[in-house]
Amino acid sequence: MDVDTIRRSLEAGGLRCTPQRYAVMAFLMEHSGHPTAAEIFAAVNRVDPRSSRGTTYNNLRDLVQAGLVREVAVEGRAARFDAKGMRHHHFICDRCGNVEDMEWYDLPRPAARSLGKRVFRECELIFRGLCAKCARRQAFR
Amino acid sequence: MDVDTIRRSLEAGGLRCTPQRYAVMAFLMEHSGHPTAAEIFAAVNRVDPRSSRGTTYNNLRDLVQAGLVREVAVEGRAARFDAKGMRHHHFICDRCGNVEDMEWYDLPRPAARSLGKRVFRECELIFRGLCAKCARRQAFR
DNA sequence: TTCCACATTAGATATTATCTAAAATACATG
DNA sequence: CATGTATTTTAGATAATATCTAATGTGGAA
Repeated sequence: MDVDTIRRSLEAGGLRCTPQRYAVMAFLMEHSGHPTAAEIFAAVNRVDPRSSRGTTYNNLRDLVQAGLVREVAVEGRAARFDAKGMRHHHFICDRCGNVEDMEWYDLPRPAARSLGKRVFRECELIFRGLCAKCARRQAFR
Repeated sequence: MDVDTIRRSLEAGGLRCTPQRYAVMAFLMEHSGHPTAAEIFAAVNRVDPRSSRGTTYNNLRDLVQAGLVREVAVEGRAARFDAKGMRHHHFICDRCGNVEDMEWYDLPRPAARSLGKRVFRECELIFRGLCAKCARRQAFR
């Protein structure tokens, strides 16, 4: 992934380009999995051990606030993160909690009637079931 | 809410009807908000202080596994719980994390092509934005 | 009434995330 | 290039949320 692409993404979000923040963003753009904060911290520090846990959390928070990264909460597990590239939905495995991408479907803006005084921003579709790996294991029991 | 309705719900899920479990289920059926485990524990013990935190978590886990209760993970906050009554979707406030019900829309089963070897169970729609209270506060800044 | 699989308890522990205050640094500006 | 400053990073402490443990109690079938 091009250095300038990443640097420009950060600037577009109004964020300074520090080595630690760059590393988090680069890792997310280069890995389409959905790593947890702990996984990102480990991966980034494996390459260049100059970041701390706190900074990784800070940067993830900043990237989410800037709209560059999506946070996916998973029941009973650590949150997962995802650079916003192509639009997509998520499949969450009931068994292992892994998050996988699903193709994008356009979703209807909710009717004003059902929205009331709320301010709508977006909606997202979450598919649930067993991921391929867990489905295979399940078959042998 | 009728005692027998709740008792039968538990039995339908293959769960014994203990006072603590009954209290959790009754509270969820009688309150359409989306309380956290801590809130449920506090509310249940206010009425009859015979439950422990661990038991509340155990019972919530059991109720979710039995399909009687839904767990809603919220980014950076405690999970919220919801008795499965009428089908509905959820609106999650970006600012305060509150979960509110939204009317039900039927959703398409994903195409076999995009599902691959995964086993589909359900899909859910999550609306995001500002709840009425937070939208009002936002207007004054 | 008895029995036992299942449930509960208090407290310890694990996991995930945030806070703090001092030190370092990105980068706009001169 | 040098400077100033608001932002960022750091390590460690702390907070918030959830699970585990092992001893004790109990719902409900027979």
